[in-house]
This record gives sequence, C-alpha cells and structure tokens, in this order.
Amino acid sequence: MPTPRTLRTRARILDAALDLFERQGYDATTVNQIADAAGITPMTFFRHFPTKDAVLVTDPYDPLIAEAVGAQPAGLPPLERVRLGLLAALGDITPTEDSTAKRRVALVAQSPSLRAAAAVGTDATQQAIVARLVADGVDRLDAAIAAAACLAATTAALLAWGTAPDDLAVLVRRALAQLAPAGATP
Amino acid sequence: MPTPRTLRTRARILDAALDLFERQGYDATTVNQIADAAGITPMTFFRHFPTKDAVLVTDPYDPLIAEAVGAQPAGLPPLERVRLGLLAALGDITPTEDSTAKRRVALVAQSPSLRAAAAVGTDATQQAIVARLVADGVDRLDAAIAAAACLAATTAALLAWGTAPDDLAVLVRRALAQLAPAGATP
DNA sequence: CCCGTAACGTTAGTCGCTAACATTTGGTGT
DNA sequence: ACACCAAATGTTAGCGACTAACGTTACGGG
Repeated sequence: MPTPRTLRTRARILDAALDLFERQGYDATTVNQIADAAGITPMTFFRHFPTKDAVLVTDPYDPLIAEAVGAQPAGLPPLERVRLGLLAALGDITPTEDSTAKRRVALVAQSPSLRAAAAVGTDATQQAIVARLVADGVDRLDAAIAAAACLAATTAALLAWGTAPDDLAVLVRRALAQLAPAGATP
Repeated sequence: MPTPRTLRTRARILDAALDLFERQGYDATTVNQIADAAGITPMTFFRHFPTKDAVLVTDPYDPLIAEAVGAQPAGLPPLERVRLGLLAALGDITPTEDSTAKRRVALVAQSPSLRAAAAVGTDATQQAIVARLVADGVDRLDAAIAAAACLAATTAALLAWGTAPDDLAVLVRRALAQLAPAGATP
C-alpha cells in the first residue's frame, strides 16, 4: 500500500527522467539532473528506483509467464511449450501497458547499455521458465535453449515496436510464428 | 604488432583477475585489488582492458559469423540461414579457444551482471548478422528475430558448457537443432 | 488541529572510469 | 656495451553511480 505522496514523487521522477532522456540521451543525463528537474535530492531518486536504468526497465511479469508456460500440454517439445505459453501470456499483458511503455521501449532500443540492463530482466524471466519446466522433468539445457530462443524473439519484436506504429501483439505473434514447427497455424 | 612487454602485463592482469574472481567472486573484486595483485596501477589496468568486465568478455568473431550467415543459400527462410551459418562458423571458432576460455565462461555463467555485459557483445553480433541479411533484401524485423533466437540458443549452450564436462561444439549443435524445421538431419 | 510515521535531506564515502601530464623502462642500432 | 627514443607506466585530480547512518520535515488520519 504505497502512500499517495510516494506515488506523486515517483511520477515526477518518471516524467523528469523521460523528458531529459528523450531530449539529451540516456547516457548524457545524470541522476543529479533528474533529481533537480524533479525537485528532489539524488538520494531520494535512489529510494524510488534502485538504479538509474530501473526508471526505464521493469518486468513484473515473470510469475505470470512461467505459469502460462507450465499450463501448456506437457507432452509437447519444450520449444513449443514456451512458445504457446508466451502467446497465451501475451493476452494478459498487452492491455496492461501504461502510457509511458512505448516511450520507455523506444529509449531502450537506442542504447546498447540499456539493452544490457533489460537483458538482466529477461534473464530472470528465463530462469523462471526453466525452473518451471525442470520441475516437469524437462532437461535443464533443453529448457534453457527453448526459453532463451523464444524470449529473444519476443524481445526483438518488442524493441521494433518502440520505433514502429504497429500493434505490439501483432509483432510478437509474428516473431513467435517464425519459431513454429513447419506448417503450423497458430 | 603488440610489443612483448604489453603481452606480459596483459597476461599478468588476466591471471590475477581470474584468480581473484574465482576465489572471492566477480562483484566482490575491485580493480584496485587486481592491480595490486598484478603489481601495477589501476590506471594501467584500464589501458589494457577498457572495462572491468572486458577481462572476461570478448568477441572478435562478429565479421566471421556475419560472413558465414551470408554465405548460406539466399532462398532459405531467415531462421534457417542464420542457423546454418552459425553451425558453419562453429568449426572455425572452436579450435581457436584459448586455455582460459572455459574459466571465463564459468565465471560469466555465475553473475547476472556479467551476463548482461556479455549480452552487449551478443547484441553487436546480432546487428552484424541483421545488416548482412538486410543487404540481401530480407525484412529487418524477420532478420532480427532469426538472429536473436539463434544467438540466444547458442549462448544458452555456451553458458552450460562453462559448468559441464561436455564438448562445446556438441552442445551448440544440440541447441541449434531445436530450432530446426521439424524432421531435418543437420 | 495535533501527532506519529513515512518520506526526505545531509554528509561522507566506495568503486568504476577518464584526462592531462610527467616519468620510467626496455629493446634497437651503432 | 651504450645511448637513445618511443612505448609503457605512474601521478593527480575529478566525475558519476550508488550506499550507509542519522537527523529533519511534512503529510494525512484521527
């Protein structure tokens, strides 16, 4: 239960940061500048976001995705289970996007250092999926390969979405379709 | 043409760093400690390695891989071209591994922050592949998806190799086989 | 309208990394 | 063997991300 005050400052930090990042670039913007623009102290910035890149990169979807993957038929090959699981989870995530999502993704798409930060989040998602599949008796390496490939394809679509007018769900479906077994409908 | 002295110090830094990383962990080791152990100044460390993680993460293979991908039949779907290209490049890379390769990979496999650093390198490789495919008329998003998926699968195999007794080439072939169209031999 | 508590500020410090300039070292050619 | 010049290293000073401990403000519920 975050107090109203917390939400206000958090929103001011996010606004200031997004504005500065878009105007002068992520790397050229310091936390001090963001804090000044938001009318706070650098210290306070770090109380709301653990790192500078956390303003742009957040993933609260790991459990949801892992569960969706686990819900797919256990008889399927790992790659298919992950692929179908991601497609299923897509429906739950897409409508939730807040209004800053696209701006954030566009910024991440531009800076390699930010993509690396985003990779840490993807990595966590991958571990969650692997853990779920291993619990079902899937070989650990096979699970890691399937999860890594599907998440990488999804990420590629996500980054393209940041700088394109298309619908996110369409791009992700197109990405995962490329990993489908030859001649499959979904 | 690196002077002999340069090679010596470089080797001493690498030895000291690997030793410290393995004994007390990557994050817990400072550049100062590495410099002391190597009998040099922190400044000199950065003259040989641009960043702390560069001791462990290096990729001089981008052009080689991009070329191998481009050499595959242009009629194939992008995913197949990248997949076969990586398999072809594998033969050229594997014999070149130096003796510290496995120790370095094992360390990278342990720390999420290091995996992120490695992701920057993978990202560059992906861009190289995409550029090559786009030059052949392939759609940019399709190319990015194919490259991202294949490289992610390969990376998963590489990280597994760090902590397993298996042969690297075997693991990579197994990884890429999962992305093959249903019922293909290679 | 008061009061407790959450939110914020202050200070001081570590670590990764960089720039500009001075200094040493080592291999080369005589 | 010796002197020389360039390459390699050291010195100092500094920035930016991030953390810890502790004191201070101000907001919102009663």
